[in-house]
Amino acid sequence: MAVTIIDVAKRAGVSPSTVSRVISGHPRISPSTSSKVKEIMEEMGYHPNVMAKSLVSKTTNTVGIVLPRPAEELFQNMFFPEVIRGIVTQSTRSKYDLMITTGINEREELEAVTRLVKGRRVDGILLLHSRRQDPIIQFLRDQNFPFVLVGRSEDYADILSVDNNNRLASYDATRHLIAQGHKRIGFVSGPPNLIVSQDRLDGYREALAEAGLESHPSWIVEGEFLQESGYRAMSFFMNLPERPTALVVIDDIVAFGVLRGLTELGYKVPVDLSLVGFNNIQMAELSTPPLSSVDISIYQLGYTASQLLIRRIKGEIETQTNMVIPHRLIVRESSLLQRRD
Amino acid sequence: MAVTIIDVAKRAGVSPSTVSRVISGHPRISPSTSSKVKEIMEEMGYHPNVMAKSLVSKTTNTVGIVLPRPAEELFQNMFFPEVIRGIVTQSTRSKYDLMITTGINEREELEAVTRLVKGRRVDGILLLHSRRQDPIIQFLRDQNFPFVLVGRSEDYADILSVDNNNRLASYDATRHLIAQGHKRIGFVSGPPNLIVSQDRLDGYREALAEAGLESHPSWIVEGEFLQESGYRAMSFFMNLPERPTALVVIDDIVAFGVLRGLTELGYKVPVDLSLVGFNNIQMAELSTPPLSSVDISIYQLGYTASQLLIRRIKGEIETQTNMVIPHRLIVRESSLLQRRD
DNA sequence: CTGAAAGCGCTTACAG
DNA sequence: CTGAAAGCGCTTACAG
Repeated sequence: MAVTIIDVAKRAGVSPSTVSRVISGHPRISPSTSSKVKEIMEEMGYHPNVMAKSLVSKTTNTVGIVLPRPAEELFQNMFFPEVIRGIVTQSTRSKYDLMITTGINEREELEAVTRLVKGRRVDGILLLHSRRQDPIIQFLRDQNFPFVLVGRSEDYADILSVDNNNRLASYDATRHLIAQGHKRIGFVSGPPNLIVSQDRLDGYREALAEAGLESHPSWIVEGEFLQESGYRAMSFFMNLPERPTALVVIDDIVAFGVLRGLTELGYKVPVDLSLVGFNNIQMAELSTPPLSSVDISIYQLGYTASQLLIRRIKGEIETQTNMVIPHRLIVRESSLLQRRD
Repeated sequence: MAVTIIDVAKRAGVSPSTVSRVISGHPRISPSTSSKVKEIMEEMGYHPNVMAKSLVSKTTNTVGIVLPRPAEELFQNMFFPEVIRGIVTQSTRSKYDLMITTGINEREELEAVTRLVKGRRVDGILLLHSRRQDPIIQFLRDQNFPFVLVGRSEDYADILSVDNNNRLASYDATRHLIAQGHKRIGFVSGPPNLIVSQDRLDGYREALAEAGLESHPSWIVEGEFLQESGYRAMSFFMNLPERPTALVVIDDIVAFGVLRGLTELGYKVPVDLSLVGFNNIQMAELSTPPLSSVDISIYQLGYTASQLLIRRIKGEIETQTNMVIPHRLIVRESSLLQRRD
């Protein structure tokens, strides 16, 4: 029913091969046949069957993106919409389609990736998270399948990745608090199996060590990238006999949880507790007080990752490449208070 | 190189047809061959080539979603992440993949859809926006291609759609402000070519009319779904000689723009101006003051739309269906102030 | 510059 | 219950 290359060929009085060559812009086709065929394609409303084309060309012009497991949870954070926005924009510009999958647990997630890869459904994969010992990374690497990791891998040095220098970003945030005169600085972290949690924790520790400040074990709390985690961390901290006067918080959304808790209990930010978050989401400047945050250019992260992947797919990249997207600390009221104690 | 159905057939000592039937769970296959073939598939790491399968079955097990044109802008709003979250969840559960496209302008958008549809790349399409006279809707309808609209169409009554009762939602919000004693109530709208803008404006007008209140033309301002729009609306209103004491605002993000502007100018909410938004995004309860908002269950909108589409694809739905997702007004401080003037 | 032919990896009537 | 054969809509060496 749909018009095929054969229908066009018949009407144009040429062979299907010729039509195919016109479509793909083959050089050795006479201008006259080319334009005639094009005209007829237009006239008949011809559109290539993508599946047939993919089947023989073994190429799909599609990039797959794997949503981190609890897609439900993770979308509450602005990180994912933002990276995806960057990815969509760049891949659209490159004329690539985007395929999204996810699994409800680690096994299903790997299954989904396997399906995409082995089923030849996509030309490359974008991984939006870097876990330690990630079986997906291992699989993709074993298959020698094009992929780019947003984040970095501890386990393999030879993969393509786009990341911030999270260690430095966290170091900068901590240094800022130290410069404000804080001596007792806590850290609210994310899931410990994520590289980003690790890196930011390291940067925090480094800054403290360098300044000769103590890092109390109880001043470090792990959680999820959710408001509730911040809320819980806050109650924990505020019940400590010797509590921190400032916190570096792994994510703005978590910082908002802290902020909300503090407000409910009648504490004031930055007086009772100073805060610095990460991501610099839109809301950071709207909250009361406005939240200091490290802008990590999430959109750029996604845009660059997509770009890198597509270049890799096209064979324009051979060597291992780790791109680093610069960050920028945005200081706002939540951490603006010179301490003199 | 990849293992095919033929490789499996050889090793199992059966024909490719048999392997194919085992895969698709054909009833008339003996349990013994079935299990033998399955074993060998497992052993050889067989994975069906999706393209080949699609080519012959004319089915892709994929749903396409079209991102509204300025993907860049629209993602700043939590609406899209949220619908997509609902869609991803439901389509994953139904074992459908998700394909995302977009165009940078209306023409390209239609082209992208055409490519998906005519290229047989997806089995159905999810439209996340309802514009008036939308050429995409027209195209899809002409093609008799399965699609579901999140929103509603003015132009066609016979399409599948999932929407809130936006007119009623807005009516409720306005009624609430009236009940608080407001007599001068303004409305900050979205782009006028969106049905949702229209519907909410209608609901607002209806509530005012019913209460015998005047609706000053200058109290209605149109804009985008962006903070800046709210900011601009705010400066406009506050310079009015006889300005409104309360606003119904089309979207929380816009309401935050209003709020920010007011705070900068030293005005207080709800005393100087009361506010009610739509969407009830996470941040609504975190702002100062917390924002009253109509919760429209965005996630549910996406989940239901995906469900409806997949049922339509499978032929389980014949008749025209318009599902309505209930809304709920969440009253918070930004509109809690009984006026007595 | 163009055509005939083989083939991509699968499914599905048609026979038996 | 299973196989042989045709075909889905395209591309691409191989000839000419």
